Amino acid sequence: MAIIDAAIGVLAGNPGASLATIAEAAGVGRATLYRHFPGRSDLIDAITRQAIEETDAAVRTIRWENTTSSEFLLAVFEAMVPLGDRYHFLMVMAPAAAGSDVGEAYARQLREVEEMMRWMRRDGALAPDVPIDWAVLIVDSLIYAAWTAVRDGSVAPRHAASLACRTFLSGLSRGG
Amino acid sequence: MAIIDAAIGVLAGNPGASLATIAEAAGVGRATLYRHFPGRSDLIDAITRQAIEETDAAVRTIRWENTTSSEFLLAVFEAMVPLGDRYHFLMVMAPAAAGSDVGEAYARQLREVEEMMRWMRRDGALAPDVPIDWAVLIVDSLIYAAWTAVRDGSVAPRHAASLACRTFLSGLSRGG
DNA sequence: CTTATATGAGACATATATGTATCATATGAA
DNA sequence: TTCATATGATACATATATGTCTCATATAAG
Repeated sequence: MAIIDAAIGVLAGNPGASLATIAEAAGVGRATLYRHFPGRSDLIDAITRQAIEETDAAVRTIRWENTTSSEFLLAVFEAMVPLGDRYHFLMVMAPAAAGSDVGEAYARQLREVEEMMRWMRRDGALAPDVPIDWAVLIVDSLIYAAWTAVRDGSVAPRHAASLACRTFLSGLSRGG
Repeated sequence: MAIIDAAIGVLAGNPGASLATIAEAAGVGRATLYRHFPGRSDLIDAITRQAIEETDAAVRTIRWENTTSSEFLLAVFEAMVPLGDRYHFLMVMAPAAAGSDVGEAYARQLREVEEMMRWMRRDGALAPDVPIDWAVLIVDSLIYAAWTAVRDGSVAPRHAASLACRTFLSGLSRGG
C-alpha cells in the first residue's frame, strides 16, 4: 500500500514524524490516513508486519540445497540489501514490541540468522572463535550499510551485496 | 555535565524524547534544564559540540609515528568504541546541521577517516578496489556495532575493539 | 442517471510538549 | 548569621500532534 511505503520512508529518517507529515508524503489527506489506521500505533504495527512479510518472502526465494553457506550468505545479501530500509526499521522498532506477535516474528528472524551463522561455522566460513552474536550483528550492520551506500550513490546497486559479503568473509585488506 | 550525559543516553534510544523525560533521566527539574539551555535546539547543539570534542580528544591521544596503518586503525577502534553512543549521535544528528560550524566539524572528522583509509590503501591494508566511501562507512558501522555488543553483553569490553578491527581487516571466515 | 464508497478539506476537542514566570527552599560563601 | 545563587515545584500560556466529526465532491459500479 502507498501509505505504508511512504510511512516507512518518512519514519526511517525521522521515527517521531507526525501523521500529518506521513500523510503529506503519501499524497493523501490526514483524515484518509485515520480511516485506514485508527491510530498511530496501528500504522506502526502495519508497517512492522509488512516489513516482516517482505523480508521473509525475500529469504524464502533463496535455495539452500546444493550450495555452500558462503553462497547462501551472498544470496541473503542480494535479497536483503534492497530491503535495507525495512530491515533497519525492524531493528529499531521491533525490540520495543517484544512479547507481541510481531516481536516474536522478529525474534524468529534473528534465530534464523543465528542458524545460518552456525552453518557457516561448521563449514569453516565463520571462524570458531567469533561469537555468534557478533556475526549476527555484523550481518545486520552490513545490510544496512550496503543499503545506505546504494541510496547515497557511493556504491552501485549491482555491487553492494557482493561488497558486503566480501567484507563479512574476508575483510577489506588486500588479499584478505 | 550530568544533563548532557543523560540527554545523550536518552536521545540515543529515542531521538524524539521530550525534555521532561531528559530532565527526569538527568535527575533535575524541568525548569533547571531550561535555565541551562534556553530551548531544545540549544541542548541538541551542546550535545553535538561535546560529542565532537570528546571524539576529537580521544583520537588526539593516538600516536601515528612509527606505527603501521593497521595498528593505527586498532588504536582508533580502542579509542572510539567506548564513545560509540557519541559517535552514533553525531552520525544521526550532524548531517542535519550541515552548513553550521558543528556540521563543518563533523565533515572534518569524516575527512580524517578518509585520510586514514587512503593511508591504509597505500600500505596495502585496504584493497585498491574497495571504495573509500565504503571503507569509511564500515568503520562507522563497526564502531557502533562494537559499542552495541558491549552494551548488550555479547562481547567483553576488552575484546570489542580488536574484534571490530579484525572484522575490518580480514573478515570473519576461518583463516581470513 | 443513480447510488454507494472513498476521499479531501476543514472544524473541533483533547493531549502532550514547549517555553515563561513565580515562589519557597536549599546550599554555599562571606 | 546573612546574603547571593541555584534549584524544585508549580502554574500558566502557547504550539503542535492526535483523534473525531461533518460535508462537499470525485469516482466507479449498478
